[in-house]
Amino acid sequence: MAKNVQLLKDGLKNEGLRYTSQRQIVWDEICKTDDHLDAEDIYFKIKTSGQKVSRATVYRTIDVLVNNNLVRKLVLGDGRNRYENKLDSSHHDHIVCIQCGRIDEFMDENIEKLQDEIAKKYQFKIVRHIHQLFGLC
Amino acid sequence: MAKNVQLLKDGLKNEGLRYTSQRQIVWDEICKTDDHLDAEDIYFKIKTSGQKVSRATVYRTIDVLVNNNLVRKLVLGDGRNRYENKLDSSHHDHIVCIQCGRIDEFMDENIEKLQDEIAKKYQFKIVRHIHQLFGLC
DNA sequence: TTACTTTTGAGACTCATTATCATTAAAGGA
DNA sequence: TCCTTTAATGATAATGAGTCTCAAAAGTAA
Repeated sequence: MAKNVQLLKDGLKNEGLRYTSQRQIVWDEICKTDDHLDAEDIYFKIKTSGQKVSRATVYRTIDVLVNNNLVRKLVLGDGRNRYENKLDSSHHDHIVCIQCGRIDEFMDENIEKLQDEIAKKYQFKIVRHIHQLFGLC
Repeated sequence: MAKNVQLLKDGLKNEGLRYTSQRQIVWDEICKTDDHLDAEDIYFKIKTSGQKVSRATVYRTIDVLVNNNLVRKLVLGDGRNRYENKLDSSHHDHIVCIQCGRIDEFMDENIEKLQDEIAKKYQFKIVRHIHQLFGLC
């Protein structure tokens, strides 16, 4: 995954941050899956694999990755934030089953357009948005 | 606001819960404004007004009100949930200014329809949804 | 009024996340 | 390569929103 190494290095350089093995380990772990992991998941996966990154560094690195647009943060409202890599995924929103916890992704060009129209009407510049459908699958 | 008293009494009766002065005080406080208050706001407004309801009861009552569809819970992702009364407000979503914290409301019939179509496509029954636009006003 | 059940208040507790601070390790020169 | 500077890390304490506990208080039905 030389590509992921370079992505991280570039991202860090842009922000004037240092490239460290811990940051690479956390980023690698997030790239390994398209699931929506929380910070504890990531910490334990790393720990279980025999590598050592402290919990504090996991949290700090996730922050760095989110700020560098390498990782997307999902707030579902249950007190635990989830994270997904933005490797080759285009923009999408989420459908969450409140029974089994399954998270699907959706994307609708028309909704995106309508959003922009609403923003225009309110003279508002959209920076990001959250659109989540909760229900039963 | 005899109407609000009745609304609360009916809601509680439906759930087999008792009508108490504390529950009325919390509900009154949430009805007083169309702002989006967090639990601590509500607790302090009550305290400042000279009435006494414990923090635990404020949280518990908010839960009851949300479950009875009298109050709507907003998850903005900053760790503090906000609440708004559903007195005479129809369904709407939110536009949040990340600079000044101002929260506006919007509603788009077309987006609602598109959501339903998406749910159908995914064979999913929507129970509730979150749609928030974050940006600059 | 009695007997029973729910609600309340105060404070302990939980749990995700953040802060602190001494130690370690990048990065850019000499 | 070795220094020097400065940022990053690890261990753990602290924070803060929200929940739980349990004895005391207050509804409710008979």
